[in-house]
Amino acid sequence: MQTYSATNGSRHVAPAAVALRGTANIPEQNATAKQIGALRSLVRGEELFAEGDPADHFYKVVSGTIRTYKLLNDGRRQIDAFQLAGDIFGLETGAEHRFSAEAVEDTTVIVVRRCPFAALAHDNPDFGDQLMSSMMTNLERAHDHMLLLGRKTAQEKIATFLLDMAARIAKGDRFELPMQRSDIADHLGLTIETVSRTLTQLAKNGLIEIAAASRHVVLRNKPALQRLNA
Amino acid sequence: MQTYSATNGSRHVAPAAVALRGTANIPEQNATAKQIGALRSLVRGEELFAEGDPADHFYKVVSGTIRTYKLLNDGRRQIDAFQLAGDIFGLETGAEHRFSAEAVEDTTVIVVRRCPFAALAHDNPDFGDQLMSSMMTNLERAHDHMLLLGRKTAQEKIATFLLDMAARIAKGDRFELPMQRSDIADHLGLTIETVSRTLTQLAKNGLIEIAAASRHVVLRNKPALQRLNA
DNA sequence: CGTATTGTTGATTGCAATCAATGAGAGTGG
DNA sequence: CCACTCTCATTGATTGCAATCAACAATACG
Repeated sequence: MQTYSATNGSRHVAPAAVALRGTANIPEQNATAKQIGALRSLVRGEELFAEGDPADHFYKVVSGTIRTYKLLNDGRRQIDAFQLAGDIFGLETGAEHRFSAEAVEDTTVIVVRRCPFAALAHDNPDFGDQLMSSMMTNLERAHDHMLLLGRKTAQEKIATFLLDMAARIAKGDRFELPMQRSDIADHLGLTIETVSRTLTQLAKNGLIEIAAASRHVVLRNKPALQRLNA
Repeated sequence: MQTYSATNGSRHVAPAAVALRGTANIPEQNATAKQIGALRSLVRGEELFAEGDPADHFYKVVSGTIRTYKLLNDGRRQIDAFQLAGDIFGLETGAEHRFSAEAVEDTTVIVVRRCPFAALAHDNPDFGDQLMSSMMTNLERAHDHMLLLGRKTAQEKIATFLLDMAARIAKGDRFELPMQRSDIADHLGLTIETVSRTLTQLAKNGLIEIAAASRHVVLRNKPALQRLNA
């Protein structure tokens, strides 16, 4: 997860070979280091690709956070996922990306050139498994998230979101939210006002604690949150 | 797409070898007939599998319609997709199904035994491609649907749904909805009353026509619907 | 033909959105 | 260093869309 040679073309893609190991969420992964990607670093807010861009590459997060989202023509935004370290995303059936991707905070990703899947799976079956697994994980997350968007109340949405983030990044019951309120709102199908109010409410009820910086979260009553979750 | 030997075990799974060709939505598919599945027929309302069942098989719809859905503990339901002829679903990373599947109408599916993906891709690269493609298509649909659930109004949801169904099953601008209002509602994150009212409204405005049987739809003003769509 | 299921329509409510103002930090330049 | 600005977050007042509650109509089914 190193060897980043900077100043390397307009898109900051270094040709250096990079290992694609260390994947979270993929138990089957036993791949030896494979030379299939280059590193790219993004600063907070930087765009990785936009809807409609040629989908010649896909990506794996090394560190940081990427938001993937779609827009309606009037600007309404739906963030379908926050991609954290280990997550793979950006693989498409068609020639173009069907969603956009931006760095939520300073982030490093591995850039992988797209190639026929059969060929890849043949040359490198472990990586094939990893990819398939990653697609399925993304799909399972999407299913869970559709349930949230379609059928949960604001309070339930926030509770689910906090538990999910905690499961992915918390040390103990504490973690730092990498994204701002507008990102959370556009992920959960709410407004920033409702996100803020609901967090305040959960804090008042003693389920969570929000530090002054308002990004640091402590889960104070996980069972109560889980009751809101399901 | 025949050779269904009935009365064949508790789950109605016939051991007959069956071709998995004829896939909609999968342009790359050039597979010769492969013997990798058995047929199973379901009557309207019959369960294919439930959340928590062992995920030993996955499925491809031959004819009819399957709803895949998740439930909250109080019974709220989110139908994440209607699986129509050609669609592949039910493939999971874990040992158990994370959602349920039922027949919306009388339906026939191909049942495929799950096996390590690398092995499958090696023995049968075309089918590997097809599977990967299908996962990605499902994921793309899920992304579109999250945008709908999180950010669209009731009218926009219905317009999008009708255009989507039309693209998948319409002859000309006419088609028969295979599912009832409660299915549509639970797919779009609405109530049946809102679905009914919105359809009536669209009909009053001349965008669609709903026959007496209330399942037959005619799109009367596709451009207007498309304006509501995006 | 009677009963159950599914769909429509109307009245009212309520949750979250919208509109609006203020507060709290972070970064900048005088 | 401090005032200024900009962005992000919180809180309050009000509105509005879709949910809920309720009754009835239409269709399918045994």
